[in-house]
Amino acid sequence: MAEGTVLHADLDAFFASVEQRDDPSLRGRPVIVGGGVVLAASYEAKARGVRTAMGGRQALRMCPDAIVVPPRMDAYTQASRDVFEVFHDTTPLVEGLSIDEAFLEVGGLRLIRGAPSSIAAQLRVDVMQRVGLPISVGVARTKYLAKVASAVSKPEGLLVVPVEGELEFLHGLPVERLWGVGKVTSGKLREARIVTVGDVAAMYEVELVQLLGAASGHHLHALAHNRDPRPVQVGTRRGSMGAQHAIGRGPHSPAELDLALLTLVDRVTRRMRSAGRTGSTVTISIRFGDFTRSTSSHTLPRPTAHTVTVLDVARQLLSSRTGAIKERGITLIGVSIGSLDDSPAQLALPLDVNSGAELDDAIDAVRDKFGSRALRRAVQVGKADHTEAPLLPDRP
DNA sequence: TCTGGGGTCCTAGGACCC
DNA sequence: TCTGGGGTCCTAGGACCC
Repeated sequence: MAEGTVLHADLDAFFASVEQRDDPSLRGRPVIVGGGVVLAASYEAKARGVRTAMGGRQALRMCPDAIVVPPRMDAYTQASRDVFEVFHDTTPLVEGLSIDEAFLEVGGLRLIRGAPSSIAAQLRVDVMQRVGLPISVGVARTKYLAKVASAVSKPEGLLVVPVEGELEFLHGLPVERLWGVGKVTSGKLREARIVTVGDVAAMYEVELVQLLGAASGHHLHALAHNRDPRPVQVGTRRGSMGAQHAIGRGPHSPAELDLALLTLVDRVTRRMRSAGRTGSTVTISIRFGDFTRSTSSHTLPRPTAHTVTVLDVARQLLSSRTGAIKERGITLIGVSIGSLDDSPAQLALPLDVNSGAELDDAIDAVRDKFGSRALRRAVQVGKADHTEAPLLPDRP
């Protein structure tokens, strides 16, 4: 039986599993991570109907004996790093998809590590032994199919789709399994009596395009026929960074909103600087009292990671919405920065230095991290920026 | 019924340039 | 005075994913 060479590895109930790993008293019991909303549910809780993104009260009605724990993002970030280390020890070709899943290309490893299915089995053992977390792995010829396979494999945790059996496996699945079919698209498809992936495959591409638009139509047609030529890619970088915060229905004073905005901008720009990124499009996102959302954005002439520069823009964007906020209420505020650029230079400096000694430390840090060429560039950019908003203070 | 906090990609109109 | 077609960027909104 021929095997594909793409692995999709997906941690099981990730946040909840980390909690059960770290607190033995939670093992074997229904665990909900989150508060107002379920961020993750252990298998014991899922068995009772609790789902991710469900409201907290509804979840507790379904599963009154659930143990609710607050999220510990730092612990999950560290666990994710540990798991990705195991991935990288398995193969250099790792493409991370999110905090808890990745594609691994293992096609070149047959001679040293064996067949993809045995690499997959070993990976599950390694992750459990080294990090203490359960993980599911799908093996197939394409990324998409591997992802479907890992999802279908749960809870056993390993599923190999043989090359000869691809379409048979795929066509029996419900359309909701297709990557990119959510609530809205699934509604449209079901209205047209398209229920399985096989039904999609039986359609003409033009019909799908007519029903769903160009991009979705082409995309779903390709997936339904298992055409997915994308290789596993290493080193793709994020295109935007953001932070958001849900707030109660209010009322909220302007000062309160401004403080929230400032906190978010500070968080995002700090993360950008420590990641060595700058960006030029500032977007603020608002969720009104009725939970509808709206965004507004502004693009700067130059990319930046400077707190005050971003804050100024964010404040202007927010103030252009004060009328609507007064009328409709506000339940969430978010800031994100897009069009991220790659140059590492301007970035690494902690741009809120206050003294010459702090600046010297900052400059040393940049030189150590990125070299002296990057340092010169950082200073240049800092000077250029100084005309509008100080990116770098002058040397005393 | 109630509602985190990250992200990606697509569409569509208007401005602007050649 | 009247007039093409194409390309890129910006902005707003929406669907989807984990």
